[in-house]
Amino acid sequence: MTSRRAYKREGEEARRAALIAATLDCIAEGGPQAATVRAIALRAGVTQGLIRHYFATKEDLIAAAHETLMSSLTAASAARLDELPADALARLAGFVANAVTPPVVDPRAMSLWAASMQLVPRDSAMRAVHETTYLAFRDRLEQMIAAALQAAGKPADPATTRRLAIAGNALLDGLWIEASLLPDHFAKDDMTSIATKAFESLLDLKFPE
Amino acid sequence: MTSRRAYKREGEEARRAALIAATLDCIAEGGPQAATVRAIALRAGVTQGLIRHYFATKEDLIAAAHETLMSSLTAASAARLDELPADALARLAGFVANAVTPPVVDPRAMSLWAASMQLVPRDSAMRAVHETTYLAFRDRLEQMIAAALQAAGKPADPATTRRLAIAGNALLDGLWIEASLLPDHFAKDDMTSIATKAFESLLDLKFPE
DNA sequence: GCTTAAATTATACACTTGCATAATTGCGAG
DNA sequence: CTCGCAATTATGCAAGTGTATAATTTAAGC
Repeated sequence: MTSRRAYKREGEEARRAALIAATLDCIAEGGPQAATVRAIALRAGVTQGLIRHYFATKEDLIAAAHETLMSSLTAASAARLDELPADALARLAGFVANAVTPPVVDPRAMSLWAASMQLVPRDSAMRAVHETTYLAFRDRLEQMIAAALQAAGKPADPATTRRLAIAGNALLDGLWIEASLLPDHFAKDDMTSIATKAFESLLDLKFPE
Repeated sequence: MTSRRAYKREGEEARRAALIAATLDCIAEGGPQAATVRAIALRAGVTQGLIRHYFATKEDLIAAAHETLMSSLTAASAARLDELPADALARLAGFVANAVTPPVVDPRAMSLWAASMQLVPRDSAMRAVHETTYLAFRDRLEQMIAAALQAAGKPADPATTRRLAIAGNALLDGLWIEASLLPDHFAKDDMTSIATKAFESLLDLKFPE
C-alpha cells in the first residue's frame, strides 16, 4: 500500500523543453544559485531523478537552457520581421522601434541575458553561442541598413555598413538594457523617439512618418 | 603542541576591504556560486570564521562588494577626466575613445557588471545603486555633449542634450559590452574609429584630429 | 490481456554550504 | 612585563547540494 506518486509519460522533446523552461524560470527569479536540481524538478512538476535521465549532468541542463534562451531572444526580434512594411526605410524604423519597447524590452529577459553574459568569458561553449547569435543579429541589422541607405540614394559600401551595424547594434543593446533595468525612467514614446532620431543621425537620413 | 595558524591583526577597514576584494575576485572567476564563504576566506588569506566577524551575514558581504564595484567602475572612467584636453570637442572625443578601449574595456569588469545587473530587477538596494551610478555617468556625458555642441556653435537645449546623452550612453555601453565579450573581434583602432564616427554623426559635428 | 523496455519515482550518499560557538593568540595599556 | 580584550582560528552542525542506484509504474507491441 505504498502510494507512489502517479505520473504520465511525456515525449522526450516535451520533457526536455519543460525542464529547460523550469530552469530559466528559476534563474530569472533567483539567479543561478536558485536553479538547484530540486527547485527545477519541483517547478517542472517532476521528481529530481528525472533530470538526470534527460541530462547527464546539471551543467548540461544549464548549458541547454542558455542556448534555448539565446535563440529565443533573437527569434523574438525576428518574429515581427514579416509584419514590417516592405519599404526599406519604414522597415528599419519599425525594427528599431520594436527593439526598444515591450515586449522585447523585458526585465525577465534582461535578467536572464545578464546571467548568460556572465558565463561568456569563462565558458567557451557559451562564448561560441554568443558569437553566433550576436553576429546573426548584427548581420540582419546590416542588411536592413544597407537597404535603407540605397533607398535613400546614399552609398552603402561594405566597410561603412559594417561600421554602422556595429554602432547601431550597440545602440539598440544599450537602450534595451536601460529600458529593461529602469522601466519607469522612460516612457514608451520617449524610447522610440530617442532610438529613431539616433538612427536617423547615424545614417544621415529621415524615416517616413 | 597544537600548532595553531599564525596570524597578524589588521585594522577593520583593511580587513573589510580585503574581504570585499576577495569576494569580487571569486565572482569574477566563477560567478556568484563560486563566492562561497570558504573560497572568499581562502583568497583573502583568512579563515572563514573571520568573515562572520566583520559581516553579520554573507548577503551583507555580497551587497558591500557590489556597492564597491559600482563606485569603482564609475570612478575608473572619472579618473582620466583631468588628463583630457580643455577643448570641449577634443575632450568629448577623448572620453568616448577611452570608454571603448582597455583598460576600461575589460572582461573581468564586464563579468562583474553582468553579475550586478542580474540583481537589479529583484533587489531594490541594487536597483537604487544602479540608478544612481547610471544617472551620474549619463549626466557627466550630457555636460560634455552640451559643451561640445556649444563649442561647435550648435543649439544645446536641455531636451536635445538629454536625448543625445541617453543615446550616447547606450552606444558606449553597447560597444563596451561587445568589446569586452569578444575582444578578438575588434581591433583597438577599429573600436575607437567606430565610436568616434558614431558620435560625430549623432551630434552632427567633427572632432579635431 | 500479457510482456517488456523505457520513463519515472524513491531513497541513499558523500560532499558542500552558511552559520554558530568555543578555544586561542596577538598586541596595546598600565 | 604582564594583563586583558578583541581579533582570529578551530571545530562542529544542520540543512542543502549534485549524483548514483534501485524500485516501481506507464504504455506500447504482440
